[in-house]
Amino acid sequence: MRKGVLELCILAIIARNEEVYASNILEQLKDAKLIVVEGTLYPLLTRLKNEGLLSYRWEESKSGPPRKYYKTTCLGERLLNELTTGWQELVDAVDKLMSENYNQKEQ
Amino acid sequence: MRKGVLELCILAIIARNEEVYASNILEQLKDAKLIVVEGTLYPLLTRLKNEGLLSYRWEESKSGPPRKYYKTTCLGERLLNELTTGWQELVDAVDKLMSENYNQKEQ
DNA sequence: TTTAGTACCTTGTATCACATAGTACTAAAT
DNA sequence: ATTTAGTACTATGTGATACAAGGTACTAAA
Repeated sequence: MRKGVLELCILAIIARNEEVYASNILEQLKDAKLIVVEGTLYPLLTRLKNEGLLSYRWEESKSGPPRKYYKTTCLGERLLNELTTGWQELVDAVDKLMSENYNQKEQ
Repeated sequence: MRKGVLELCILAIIARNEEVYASNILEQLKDAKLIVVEGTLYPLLTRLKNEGLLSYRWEESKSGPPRKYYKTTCLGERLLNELTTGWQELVDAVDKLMSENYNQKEQ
């Protein structure tokens, strides 16, 4: 049932950009009305990196501390595809359930 | 982010039937390709009942132990509406994120 | 040298959903 | 008559998810 929606969103955001850093991802999530807090995102990024789904490089910034620029690995792309399919299936299933107006009584 | 999808599905199933009991709900979830196990459903039903979202009555069965027939309360209907809206918003947000092909670099 | 802004990290906690095991009732099989 | 199978509900323990809250560290402006 649990489908890792947030994981999907984050992989999608990273995949569609050349490279992004965490605060950047937070902004893009916010733009899409998906509110996520730092305490959720950072551990998740670390997990995805440890699982080989993401890679990153450090880059100095002129306006603050250095940033970790993430991009998806080959494995990450593959998971993104799988999660996308799973998400679509969930949406279809719930939509089906919600649209049916069946009135089953005793069988 | 957390949207209680399963809660939504179960409320929807109970609302669209006159009355249903747990095993019945499991079947309908299965029909919709939403696989859920007993150990997930029963505690959730109890929680929803304790929160005043569901009510039930016992009914004897000729083919086994007695059944708890659930139906939604007024409060349950209201939550169903809210969860439905929330779900639709989540689907829209994710779809938007997935369909956009924007390629933002350094800003 | 303090304050504000940006960026990353950690710890603790609540909730969700599963796995597993158990109780209790009826009906059919031995 | 007692065991076995099927149905239905319940309880306990566990892992994963996401949040709250607080902390570190860098730069630039007041």
